[in-house]
Amino acid sequence: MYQVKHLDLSEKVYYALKNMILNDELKSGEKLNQEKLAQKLGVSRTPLLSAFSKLEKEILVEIIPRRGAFVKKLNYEEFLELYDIRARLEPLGAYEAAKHATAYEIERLSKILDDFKKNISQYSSKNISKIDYDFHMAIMKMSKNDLLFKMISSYNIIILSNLEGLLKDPRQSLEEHIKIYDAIKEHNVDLADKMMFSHLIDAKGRIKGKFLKDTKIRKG
Amino acid sequence: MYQVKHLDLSEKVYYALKNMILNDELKSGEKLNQEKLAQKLGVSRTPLLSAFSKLEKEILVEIIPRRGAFVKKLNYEEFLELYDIRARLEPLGAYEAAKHATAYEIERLSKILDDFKKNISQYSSKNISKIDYDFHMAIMKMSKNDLLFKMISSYNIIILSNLEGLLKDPRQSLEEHIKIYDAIKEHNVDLADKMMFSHLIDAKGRIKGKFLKDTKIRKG
DNA sequence: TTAAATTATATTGTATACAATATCTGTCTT
DNA sequence: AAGACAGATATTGTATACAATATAATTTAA
Repeated sequence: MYQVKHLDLSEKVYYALKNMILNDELKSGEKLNQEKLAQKLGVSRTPLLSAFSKLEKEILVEIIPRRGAFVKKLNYEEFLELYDIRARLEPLGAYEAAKHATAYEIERLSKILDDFKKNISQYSSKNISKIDYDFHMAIMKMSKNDLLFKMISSYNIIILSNLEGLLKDPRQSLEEHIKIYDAIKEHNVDLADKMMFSHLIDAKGRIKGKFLKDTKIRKG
Repeated sequence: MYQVKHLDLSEKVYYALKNMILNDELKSGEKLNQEKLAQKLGVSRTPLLSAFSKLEKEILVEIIPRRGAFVKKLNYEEFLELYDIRARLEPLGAYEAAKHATAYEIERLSKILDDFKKNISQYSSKNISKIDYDFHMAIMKMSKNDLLFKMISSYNIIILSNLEGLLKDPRQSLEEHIKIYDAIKEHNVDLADKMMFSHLIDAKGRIKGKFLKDTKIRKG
């Protein structure tokens, strides 16, 4: 049987807050009042503090001593920074995945790809986002570089990237995913590296384009 | 005047523990007894908990619910993983630094380089480590990618890399640093990227070599 | 004597209490 | 009427108290 890791309250609170922030239930800049939040979550203030500390490390929360904790979300400039980081780290993951992937892992990855194909017709942005996340995370896991996996998870790199809605035509995204998959399947490390890089750099370009358009509209 | 950020106790405790871990005053695997540590640091257990949570995010501490917090240090495999990550992230920093560096920043970087030169004759491993750290961190700061800077700081990537003593001949290290510096000075982004990469990949190779030698000795 | 079971002790996780500081509200001064 | 000040209130940060669980010590059974 599978042993479920026992979570203490502060861990549960941490996940609850994280979800509330990522789902925009807690807005950017919003103050996290300890008493009210504790009441809402049905806990004391103590486990909140540990959760705040964790979230601060993830840059989802900013703590100003004696003033309080505030929700912190990325602005466009930081988004671009995140993509630059992503475009460096994930190709490493793809490279290592291509190197170490087992037949079973490749099979599992192809299942995620099939899922993508199925959902593409329905054009469900939510589903596609989730499947995109699964695909990328599966590869990071396959890299066997646990530090890399932890880093990408901890900084919510992929979640945050997908947060602003689906930016790419799912059809194009799928095509690129297939290329990455094929490279991993063939254990072609450099190709996997390269394909992942262009997949992400292209995504960054789109964000940049979107940003420029938005500011133009705002100005004009 | 320079406004010093007000630190609360949990922040101070965090830095104290971090130093103790990095200076090997707290050994790998060692249990962090809350009562004893609190007594030693002259605080209550409360600020310790937040510090533990932060350190857990930095992978310097492992928390097992109901069992306690333990010092966690990287093993050789994880060291290599760290270097792979470093060899991806720092070239991005060098690239961006070459792009955005101001005359003042370049001047400051050259001062660090001079420091290196001065200390090289004395062959003081401790000093060289510190200056190496300063050099790399200055470049990461110059990249203007705050997320990158935070990530590298938070995961103690450069500190941990230098922890096992000086691996490279300082003369070679200096030469490589000069090449990186020159590329940044000339705003040659691709060269800066490339030079940083080879600087780090070479370092990784040395660690690998050292590891293989060590295991051979252990076995034979 | 060794292993299992039981009791005792220590340690953790959480809630609460209290002190220090920040924020808010209303009054006073110019 | 706008800004400065003083007192009141709210909120934070830290210490302590208490309950739940894990670890250690002791006893009991094979």
